[in-house]
Amino acid sequence: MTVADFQAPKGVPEYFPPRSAAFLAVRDALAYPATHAGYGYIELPVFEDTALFVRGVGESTDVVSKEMYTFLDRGERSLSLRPEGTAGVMRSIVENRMDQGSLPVKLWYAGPFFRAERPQHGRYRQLQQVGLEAVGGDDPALDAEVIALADEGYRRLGLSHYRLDLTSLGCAECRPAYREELIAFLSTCDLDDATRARAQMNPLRVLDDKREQVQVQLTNAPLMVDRLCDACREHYDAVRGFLRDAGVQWQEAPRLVRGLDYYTRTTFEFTHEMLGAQSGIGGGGRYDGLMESVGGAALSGIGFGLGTDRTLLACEAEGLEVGAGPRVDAFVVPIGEQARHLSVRLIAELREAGVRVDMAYGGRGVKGSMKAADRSGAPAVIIMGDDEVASKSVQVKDMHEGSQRSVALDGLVAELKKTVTQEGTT
RNA sequence: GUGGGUGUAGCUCAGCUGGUAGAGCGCCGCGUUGUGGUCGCGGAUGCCGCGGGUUCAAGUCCCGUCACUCACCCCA
Repeated sequence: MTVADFQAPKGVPEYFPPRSAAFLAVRDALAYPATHAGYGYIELPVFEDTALFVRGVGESTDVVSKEMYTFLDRGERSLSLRPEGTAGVMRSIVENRMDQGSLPVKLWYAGPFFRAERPQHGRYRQLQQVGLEAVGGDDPALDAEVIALADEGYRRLGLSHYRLDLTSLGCAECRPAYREELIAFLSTCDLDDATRARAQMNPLRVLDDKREQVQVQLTNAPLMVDRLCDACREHYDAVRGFLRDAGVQWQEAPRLVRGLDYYTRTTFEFTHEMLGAQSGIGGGGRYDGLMESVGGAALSGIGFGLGTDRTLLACEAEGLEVGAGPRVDAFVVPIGEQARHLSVRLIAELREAGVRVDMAYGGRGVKGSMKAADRSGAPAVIIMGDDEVASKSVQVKDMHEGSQRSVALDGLVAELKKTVTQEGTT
């Protein structure tokens, strides 16, 4: 193996053909439901004022306290690569007065996020997410919509080995008292130092500790869902009712916790059973105090972030051929200089007409060109030599059948275009 | 960040207790004229991850390092 001078930064995945086609297909499938439910696209900065994440996501979260890529720019401003999407969306809504229009504000986004974690299969320092936010509404039907849209994205890809965990984390009314109760309970448990410290900082987090020796002690731990205030209880019941209406299956997960501080009430997570420890393929929830905490109006919101990388891994684990298929509809094989000039003209016309087409470059000879044509996956190959140039026609070869026929140059574009649109509708 | 595993051709991997590298797939060429896939024949390709150590001799043993990977943690 030749030793390269450079490597991609640690923990950063790269997608190139043919797998990149699957990556794009996953991203598009996850975004599709949002684009068909009234969500508008928002393109956000990849880095923001560090304080936005500290305040929005929460100072005590691991994501902010030890996983952010933070740096000073030339004006000595502290900036951070975004570790998640919601805080940036809130900032943009406030800054651009989107909350002054009709509510809820519905936005979706896609792109890279950054967390300085130890890389693992499915855990990357640059991770790709598709997310959406619905801000300015606390209708429980909106909670159900958001969850249903995530579920629909996974189903569009054909995934089946995943599940949805759902719970309610309460609100500013009922959570503080529960939190105290939980802290008191945890102080009676036999925990190691690190866990003890976590119990003080973020007691909820201890609930989903994976270690058995911890879990056995938590059997009788108090649960938030049993301590919800009336308003939260009603909201949660309503959400579940609408989820049933939407036909979404879920599992009650009273110990579900999320790593970001802003979540309130409805909280959910999608996990895939074939991904090992990095099983979370998406998650989200309601965040009722977030916008206010970044300086906006007291509008509540709900949203999700779906992991594009992990969803791709999940598709692969299930053996789904996502985004497969030929990259072009036709491939042109010119023989001779005259034909090469005509071919360049022809592919321009074909592409203009919406036909995906490539041609043989480099003058490798007919055999080599046909081989390239085969590898392109194109179902149709257009062969053009001196004879065809003279008769203003081409040979069109059906690569599946192996059959070949002569087609007049005049009607070629129209004919291929027809084939392509037919395939597109089936 | 903590602990374990792995690192040999483009890919997947073999290489027993140390004796200066192999397979399959892929790639390139040939099988006569302007035709791919299948088949047959032929061919190229390795700082054996990197650095050090032990040894007459290291892909093989030891140390370090980097990368990947599994679990914890965290989360998408």
